[in-house]
Amino acid sequence: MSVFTAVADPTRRAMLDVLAEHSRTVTDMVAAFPTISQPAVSKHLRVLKENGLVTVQINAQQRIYSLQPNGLVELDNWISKYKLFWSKRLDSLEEHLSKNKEEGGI
Amino acid sequence: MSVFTAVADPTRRAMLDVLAEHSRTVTDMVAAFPTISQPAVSKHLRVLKENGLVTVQINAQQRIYSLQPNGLVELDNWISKYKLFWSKRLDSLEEHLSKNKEEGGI
DNA sequence: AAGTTATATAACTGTATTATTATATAAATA
DNA sequence: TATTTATATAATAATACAGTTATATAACTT
Repeated sequence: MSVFTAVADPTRRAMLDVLAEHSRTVTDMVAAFPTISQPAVSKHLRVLKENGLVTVQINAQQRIYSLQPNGLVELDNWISKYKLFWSKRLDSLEEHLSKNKEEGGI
Repeated sequence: MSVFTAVADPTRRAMLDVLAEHSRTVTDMVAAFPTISQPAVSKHLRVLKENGLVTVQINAQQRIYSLQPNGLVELDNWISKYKLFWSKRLDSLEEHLSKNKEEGGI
């Protein structure tokens, strides 16, 4: 699975948001996501870890998950490729952005 | 489906790469992706369109697909949120980047 | 040592995604 | 007008994904 797939899941993106506040244990994360089970939380955290989006520190039985930039850097590098494209046609970018605002987006 | 899901598929990312060179018709795209069928190409293009990643121009029976920045801007905005986080800990970002290079990434 | 706490993994299920083949639609051409 | 060209959609099958419950593992506490 790629980092693209990792951030494609809305729950995982929400998890990154929570971890951006501060590092948390699995138990903390389970509390922060009451609609899903503990195993589901653990599996999401595993995916985030496998894609360089979080790191884990061990403290006794606890695992402390922290946001890690690696995976996000990979995503950013990918987008940067297209920013070059945008800069070539900045005028139409402006046009698209304002049009999108009117349409209400996604 | 979100723009995150749209770019999660490797074939669709490859399609964006091809369209970044220049706009193409569906037939062009089918030729560029010989391992998948025409309907598969059409469906991928539809997803890209629905998520603001491409636009279509009609020319007789042909549909000319072009790269559009909208969706990528949405992605970039999302990542920007985390860049703030990174800037708070730029030192560890540097460390992570060099470590990632050694590991060979994904 | 026995029980509790914290987390991960296994087995499984339902749903979503991606692909295929067949077919529909629409415009150009002979 | 009949045929060809270009593309989209429908029906369907295979695979991937996210969730569940049950259970294993490891460390702390009593």
